[in-house]
Amino acid sequence: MEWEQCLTEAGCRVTQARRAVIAVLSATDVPLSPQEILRQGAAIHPSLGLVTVYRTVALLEDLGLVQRPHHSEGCHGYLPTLPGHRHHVVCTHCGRTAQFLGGEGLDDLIARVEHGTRYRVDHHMLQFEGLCPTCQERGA
Amino acid sequence: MEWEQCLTEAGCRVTQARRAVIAVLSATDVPLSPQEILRQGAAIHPSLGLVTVYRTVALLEDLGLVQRPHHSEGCHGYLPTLPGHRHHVVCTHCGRTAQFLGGEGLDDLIARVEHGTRYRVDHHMLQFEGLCPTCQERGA
DNA sequence: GTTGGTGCAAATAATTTGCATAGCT
DNA sequence: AGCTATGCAAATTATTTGCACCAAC
Repeated sequence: MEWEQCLTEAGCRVTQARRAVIAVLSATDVPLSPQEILRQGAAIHPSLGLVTVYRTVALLEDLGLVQRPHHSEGCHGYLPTLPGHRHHVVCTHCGRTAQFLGGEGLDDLIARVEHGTRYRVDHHMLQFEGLCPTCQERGA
Repeated sequence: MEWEQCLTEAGCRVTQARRAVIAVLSATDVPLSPQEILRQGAAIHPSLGLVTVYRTVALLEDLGLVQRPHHSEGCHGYLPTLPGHRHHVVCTHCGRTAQFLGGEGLDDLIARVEHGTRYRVDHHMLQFEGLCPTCQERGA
């Protein structure tokens, strides 16, 4: 698992607790809350505690391995970062997500905004909400 | 003040407490937390309580008069919605924000994402972070 | 005069910290 | 062995709810 390698390279230990959190997060396409990570992680490593989940998730976020999508309703939970892909579409019905690349349409827009507002744009956050294919079929 | 008119039209009363919250929020270009709104609002209406701030802010959000920008660090606070403008650039240094329109670059991107992921995109959230003109000058 | 809104206190939920112990390397 | 990470309990912070009183319409 390359996530464990990231930990090692960062000088962090690979513990059972971290393995459990990683197993849960690396496999999800629905953003998970700390509580939910605990619930699923405890199945793998029963003594896992909520505090450790918070700490591990913060660590993984620092390492860029997970990120927190947001949307109109607030902050959603934690989701693995796919290489090169940076943005999310969140299903408003089931919470499932997909990721996609920004592309040059976004670069044009950034240039326009920099010009219009005189801000220097360093970062962007783009996220879509809608219905995933499954929920569309179910007529949600 | 047209915000008060919105309240009336929605069948809500225009109270001193709401007037105070409106006065604070309609004048800011920095996203404000409930605590901060209370602090500033209490200068106008001393008996203002935090609970009322929470309730008023939720009401204003329902009416579309304020919104909550998010960014990598989490949820930021409440900010007035400017007519027709929908997105924010948040200064990473001082928190000041500007707003801008999405434009057709975004529509193209949405069409591409809908095609690529098979999601039906209903909503989008786009936000930039960077340095505002003032903080750039100060060499932050 | 009604009814919706307020503000207090208290309940609940979310997150962080202190510390003794367990477990990587 | 040495030192990091863990997990508990408790502290802190953020948010919501119940209720008696007040004020806008």
